[in-house]
Parts: sequence; structure tokens; C-alpha cells
Amino acid sequence: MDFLKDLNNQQKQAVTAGTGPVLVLAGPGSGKTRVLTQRIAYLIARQGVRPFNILAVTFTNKAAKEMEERVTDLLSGQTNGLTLGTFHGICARILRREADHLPVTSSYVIFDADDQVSLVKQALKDLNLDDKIHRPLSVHATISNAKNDLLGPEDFPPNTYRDEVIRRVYQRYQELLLLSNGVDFDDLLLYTARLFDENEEVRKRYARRYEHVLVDEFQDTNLAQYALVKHLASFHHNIFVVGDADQSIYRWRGADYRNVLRFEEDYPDAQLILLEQNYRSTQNILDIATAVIERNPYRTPKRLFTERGAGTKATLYEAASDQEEAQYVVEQIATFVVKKQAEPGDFAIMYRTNAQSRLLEEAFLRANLPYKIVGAQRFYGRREIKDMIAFLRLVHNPRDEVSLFRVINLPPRGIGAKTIQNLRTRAQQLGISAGELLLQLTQDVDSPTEEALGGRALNVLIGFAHLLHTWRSAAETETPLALLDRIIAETGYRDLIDDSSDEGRDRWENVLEFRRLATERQDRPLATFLEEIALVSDQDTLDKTSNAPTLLTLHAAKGLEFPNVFITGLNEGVLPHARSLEDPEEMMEERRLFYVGITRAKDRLFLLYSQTRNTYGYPDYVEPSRFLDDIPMELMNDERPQETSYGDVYLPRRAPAPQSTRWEEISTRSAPALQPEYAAGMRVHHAAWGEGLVLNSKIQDNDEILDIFFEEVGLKRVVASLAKLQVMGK
DNA sequence: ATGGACAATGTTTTT
DNA sequence: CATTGTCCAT
Repeated sequence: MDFLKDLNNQQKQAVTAGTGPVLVLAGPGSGKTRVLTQRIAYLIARQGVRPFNILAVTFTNKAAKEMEERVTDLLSGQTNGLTLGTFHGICARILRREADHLPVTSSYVIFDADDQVSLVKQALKDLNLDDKIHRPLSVHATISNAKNDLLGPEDFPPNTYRDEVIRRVYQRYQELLLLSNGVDFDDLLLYTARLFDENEEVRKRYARRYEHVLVDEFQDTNLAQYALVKHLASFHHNIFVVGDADQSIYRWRGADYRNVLRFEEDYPDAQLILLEQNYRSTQNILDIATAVIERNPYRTPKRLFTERGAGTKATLYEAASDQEEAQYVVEQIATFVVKKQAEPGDFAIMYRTNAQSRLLEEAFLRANLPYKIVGAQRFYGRREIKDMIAFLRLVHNPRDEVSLFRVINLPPRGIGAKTIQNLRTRAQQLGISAGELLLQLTQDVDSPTEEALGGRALNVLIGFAHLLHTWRSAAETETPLALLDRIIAETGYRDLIDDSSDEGRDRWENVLEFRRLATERQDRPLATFLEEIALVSDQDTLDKTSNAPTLLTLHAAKGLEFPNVFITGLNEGVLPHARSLEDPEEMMEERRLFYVGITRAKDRLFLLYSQTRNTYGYPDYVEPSRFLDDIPMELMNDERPQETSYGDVYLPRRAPAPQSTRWEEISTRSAPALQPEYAAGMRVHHAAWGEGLVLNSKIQDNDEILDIFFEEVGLKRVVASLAKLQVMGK
């Protein structure tokens, strides 16, 4: 097997670099994933390194999985024992194994973002601090940053009054986590780094094992991650990192692209390899990207080049409103698909904030065209899913107070704030957690406890305790899926959420979707299952199987590529975001974010902004993004309107968008008297308008109404019985 | 203890 | 505007 075939000189050099530290600076689309994969294969097959002795860190689980598959392909098997995963995932496993050295047990649970904020809230309450003044979200962000800088509460410098407050909240927050036998995302990194720092035996064990340490997306590591990598490579010093400072977009999460500089300082003998040739985009796209990123100060200039040729110009489009912007996206995609110039799945639509996806989704729904959206939060953040997870987490770890109090009264069984308070107080007196006390109620109840909890409340508590108890026994022998089914059945959860309204049905569908996820992971023990769902990344939810356009944030787009890319909302206040306008560092990051978006495109790039935008429900005029000024006009086709306004009169320059078909109408198209003859996806011919694609069909007033996209004349709405249509094909 | 009605308040980005 | 929290009547 020739691992070096089809590699350029720099890539070859990287793949076959000898021992010692190596720093690969890789521009977008320069094949860094390939380099990493082939290097792992090369180490195993050519250098005789055992997979067991290799550690590779990627940014998402999906990337790890893909990399593993590719290595396995290259070697036809023999990757057993290879450690491949995200920082958080790898740390979670190490902590599980080394729990003896930690303040938590091996059945600890990982608290998600919401749990973390509610814990901060609880901490503020415990300390009698006003959560109006000290906003939990912002307090948590500060704590998180401290952790990423490897600072514990005791290390947190109380320079200002606010710092003093945060230090105390941090302290209490940490106590609450431990009380629940829980860790947050940052603890995964912090605890592991600390463990290596303080326990030489453990550190040596891991450092000896990992003869080779490889890190992807190195520019987005924070201090804790940097320390981790350094510890892990502290024995063999074979550390191979790949990154691109221009693509650093996680500063707010503690990432520090200066880790690249730190690396060069810490390892002065590091080999430096530059990958500049781009295999992804056309030269026009690269030139646009370069024009944008060049405006950032303090960067090492890079020349991005390709052998793919100039390609087509980018399209710059000014929409009248953000709604129209979304409409334009859908119409453009429909045009390309109708003309058979691209597949629906070839398109990605990117935006700065998740909120922007809404209008796009609505536009797709109106056209009755399917789309897919990247984002784990959207799913795992839903109430019903959080409930399911809370039940499972509680079974796994009864000390988890956040989960306990989330579900103890689900469905309502008469346990309110008062009872919860009593339970917590009594548990505190006994020096145990509320969950442990609850479980004890299934045995026998001593009289002080009975008194503390009161007769009526006690009985319902015991009832819930018995449920929890049986679930815990079940969990010992059954799969998480079986346990989940048991919980759903025994709580009557469906009746609780499915009130047979659209929304209720929707929620139940979500539960079923979660159940499907559990089915896919049947073989996992509960601990692993919980860990996996706590650490899913947005990108992990990307579905490659369906042929539909992808909606995603610019952050989620990192590391991906698409033939055609729309970047929407190129307006001041959106990209760059309003909250980065004053801080030059943040402004630089906004620019990098735009750069990341541009460089995802292989063939076509669409840059969109609009004149007005709805914020808080009210429309407002907005300026085009300053970043657009930096792109030479000759690289773009300007689709901005010619002068069409006279004084205050604005003349629409395109045919008006079709009468909106509401989502409710689409979803409630129930048993019409007339059966539709046409369906979305059909190609039809019209005597005057030529050939077109049916986008939508509905029965209205005993007539079939069609939205058809014609190649010649665009989108039209026709009545089927009047327009003489010929069906050309499915 | 529960659920409904109103108010207030808030928007990056994510493991 | 859309979600989340708070108050009040049952």
C-alpha cells in the first residue's frame, strides 16, 4: 500500500516527518485531514507503531469517526486500540478510569449548558446574591473562562468587587457540582490536566503509552487543552499538531491561537511544514477569501493557490428584507436544481446566529422543499428530551440534584417547592444527597425524617422512590433503551406531553426520535450512552444521507465543504455581530469567521445582505457588512438593484414572491375532496411558460393550486384545471 | 400544589 | 416576537 501516492511534497513531508515535535500550518482545503489520516496509517504500517500507542485528537466525534474509517480502509483493519476522539471525549474516558484520584466517582454525570446555568443560579441563591445584578449566564461564562485558563476558585484573583463575587459563586458552584457527583464540560479538561499535573504516576502511565500524539484544529485549543497535550506528549515528545490561525473562531471559549506561538517556544526544535495548495475552491473564491482575511493585522501572510482555475464569480445580492433574502436563497437553489446544474444536497446556507435559520426554514417550508439543519442544541435542548435524559441520568447517578428536581414531579404527583426544600434540608442534616435520602425511604423511615417530610408528602415521595428504585435495578440488567421504554411507560410520559395538539404530537415525535437514537446505541452501557449524548457536537448531527440543502451556523461549518455556499446576513450588527463592534480582537474573529465561511465553497459562492432586518419583531434599516468593502468588485457579479427608487417610492425589482402558504396549511392538508394530480418534484410543460418544476401542490376551493418554477419565467402560481399542463416526468 | 394569565427581558458562536 | 419567569386564583 502506497501511503504517499497523490500527495504533494509538503503533504508528503508532513506524513513522513520523523520523530519529535511537528507543526503543520495548513490553509483551508489544503488536505490536512488527509495528512493526519495518512500519517497515522504510515506510523502503523511503516514505522511499526502499535495503534495502542497512538493518540489523535479531533474537533468533533464525527471527524474522529471518519478518520478512523479512513485509517481502517488504508490498513485494511488493524486499528484496534487506537485512541481517537475529541478532547472532551478522551478526557471523559480517562476520568472515568482514574476516578479514584478525583473528587467524583466513576459514575459521575456530565452537566450540560443548561444544568450549568441552573447550578450557578442555585449558587447565587445559596449566597443570597441577586441574580438580576449578577446574571447567571455571564457569571457562568466567567467561571468557564477561568477553568479553561486552569484557574480554580482559589486561584481566581479577586481584583474587583465583581471578581470577588464570582470567586465565591465559583466556589459554591463547584461544591454543588460535587454534591451532585457531576462535572461540567470544562471540568473534563481541567480535572484531567490537574490529574496529570499533580499525579506523576498517572501522567507517566499515559505519557509512556502515547508514543505519538496528533492534534487537529490546534488553533482552537485553550490553555487547558494545551496543557493536556503537553502532558500527554511529555515522555516521547512526538507531538504533531495541525492548525491555521486564520481559522481560529473559538476565542470566546478560551481558545487561543497563540498556542501556535507557544508551541514554537516550548518546542524550539519543532519542524515547521506549510500546506498552501488548496484542493477545494476555485481561484476566485480563494481570492475573495484572501482579500477578506488580509485585513487582519499581525498575521503571517499566506498565499492560497489552486490548480482548479478561476471559476465563476461570486454573486453579491442585496435583498430588500431578511425575508426576501431567505426567499432568494430558496429560489436560487430551485433554479439550479431545475436546470440540473446542481443537486439539492450540494448547497449549504450559512449564518452568524441560530436565530437566522428561522426565516430560511420558513422559506423552505413554503416552497415545500426539504432541508436539513445542523445543530445538536436544537434537539437536545428541547424540554421533552431534557426530561428523558434527566430520568436516565438520575437512575445512573441518584446524587444528580438538577435531574432529580427536574423529574421528581413528572407527571405532577403533588411534590412542590416546599417538599423539595424539606427533602433537601433533611438530606443536608444527614450529610447525604437528596437522591440518596429519597432511595432510603424505600427501606424504613426514622421518625425525625418522617417529621421533617410530613405525612402526606412522605407518601408521594416514597412512591417516586420506589419507581426510581426499580429503574435502578432494571438498569443493572437491561439496555438503556429498555430502561427508557420502562420510564416512558411507568411515568405515562406520552399522556403528559401529547395533548393531541400539533405541538404535543411534535413533542412526542421528538421522544420517539430520542428513542431511535437509543436504539442505535443499544450495546452501550448506560454510562457510555449518557456520556455520548452529553458530548455530541453540532456537526455530529450532520446528515449526509438525504439529498437536501444544509442550514448551519458559520461556526458549525468549520472543517466542512460544499459545492455551493450561501452566506446570509452580511450586515453590520449580524456579521460582524453587534457584540464585537467595540473590541478589535473580537472584530478580527468575526472576520476569520467570514473567512471560514467563504473557504467552505468549492464552486459557487453567494454573499447576501439585506436593507432591512427584523430585530425583536420590528423591522430596521441595517448597513451592509464592512467586510464586503474589502472584496474587489471584479470578483463578484453584483446583483444589487439598479437605481429603482424615486424619492421614497421603492419599486420591487423582481416578481413578487408567491403568496405565502402557511406551515399550518401544509401540515393540515387533511383529506381534501379532490385528489391532487400533481406533486412536488414533477416536471411539467406549460404552453406559454415552457418547462418547470412543481414545488408545491394543494387543494383549495375544489381546485388544485400549483406553485411551479419555470426555467424561463421563474416562479408562478397556477390553477391546475385552467393551465394546460403536460406532465414530463416524476 | 397546580396551572393559567400576564410581564419582563433578552440575541452570538458550542463542547 | 417568543421564550421564561412571576403572580395569583383555584
